[in-house]
Amino acid sequence: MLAGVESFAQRGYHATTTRDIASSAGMSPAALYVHFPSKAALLFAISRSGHEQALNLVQEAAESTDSPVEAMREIVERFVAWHARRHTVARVVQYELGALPEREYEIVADLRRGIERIVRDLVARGVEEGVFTATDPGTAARAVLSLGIDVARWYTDRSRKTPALLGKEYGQLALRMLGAAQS
Amino acid sequence: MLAGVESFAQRGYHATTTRDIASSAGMSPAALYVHFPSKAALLFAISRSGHEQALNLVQEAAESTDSPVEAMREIVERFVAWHARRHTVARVVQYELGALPEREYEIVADLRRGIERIVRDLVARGVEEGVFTATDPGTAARAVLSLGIDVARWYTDRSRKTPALLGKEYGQLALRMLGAAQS
DNA sequence: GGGGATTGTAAGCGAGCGCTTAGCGCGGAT
DNA sequence: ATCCGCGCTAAGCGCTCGCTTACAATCCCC
Repeated sequence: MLAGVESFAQRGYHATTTRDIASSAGMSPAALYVHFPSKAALLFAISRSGHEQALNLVQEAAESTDSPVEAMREIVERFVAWHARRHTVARVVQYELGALPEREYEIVADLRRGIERIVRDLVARGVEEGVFTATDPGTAARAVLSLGIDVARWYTDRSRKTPALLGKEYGQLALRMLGAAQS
Repeated sequence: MLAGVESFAQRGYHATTTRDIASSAGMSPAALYVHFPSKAALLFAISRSGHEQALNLVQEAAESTDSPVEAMREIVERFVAWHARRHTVARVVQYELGALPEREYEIVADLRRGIERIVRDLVARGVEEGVFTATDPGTAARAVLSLGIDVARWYTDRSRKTPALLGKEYGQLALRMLGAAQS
């Protein structure tokens, strides 16, 4: 699976051959098929596990406090830091969705909807309580998530900022974007 | 080229065959090679043209006014609206970069750096003039661009908001993110 | 210490890939 | 009236792809 993550992240799913993955894992191509029935099944295993990590991350952050402002800060900090620290997995998670077979796609799409729902509901609650300003919670939630998702595209191990620091900065930016009272 | 855009956007470059493109264009596969020397050359033509459009867009918006706040609003509005309205081209532009041969990649990477530079310089100028609040212009600029780029990932023709309306909303969000005085 | 499961290998099959070749019809310059 | 060259097609080449088959080594339980 690690060899798959590395290969898919670097070249993309369709440009990666089973021979690439095998040699990166120090095995013969046939050995892959002992562990996964197909190349697509390997992608699904990686994508599902990554999405579950991301969902758990967001869920735990959301439940860590009752204050919408602090909950949102936690979500963005952890979500952004995860996309930076684990940017290889994150790239597969975010950019190889379209390569999943339909049934498998629906399963990870459910996980994605779960993430979006948590953030959207939190924005809505913040607006109700008067601590956020947002004309449309759906759009605002998507904008917040976009900030994190896009980190996977450009972050590299040579980036100057640590994942934790980047998370802090993006947390600030997101709260200001939501018109959080103080920040 | 239109058939190429459609195919690359839908399936991704590597999953698209020359036969896909040809049949989408109503031609035989060999006919492609009258117009482009290779599949990669077609991708490059699409990617370059798309990047030039985006750069021009941002350049014109930046020069449309002397006020950093208004210039930034124009940039985000137009950049976001473009990624929504032209989301098929935008997807190829944003997600198929890695499929370009090295020399061709460098050419579009230059265009990308041009876009980033305009936004970064504008943020820096706004901070100097005291109308923006940003600890790091580079990070803030990337965050602003992320908002626009990620629109290409999720926007579809069935989305409820028009590109223009989405641009307006994102313009507001971006200005608040940058701590613009009024908004 | 015998035997089934587990984890691997070498070799290669059938399919589909990017691209080439040989040649054809037709519009426009001479 | 002729002929050139542009835009195209039918056919197919050579190669690499995902995956399968037949078989070997090792582990672990009794």
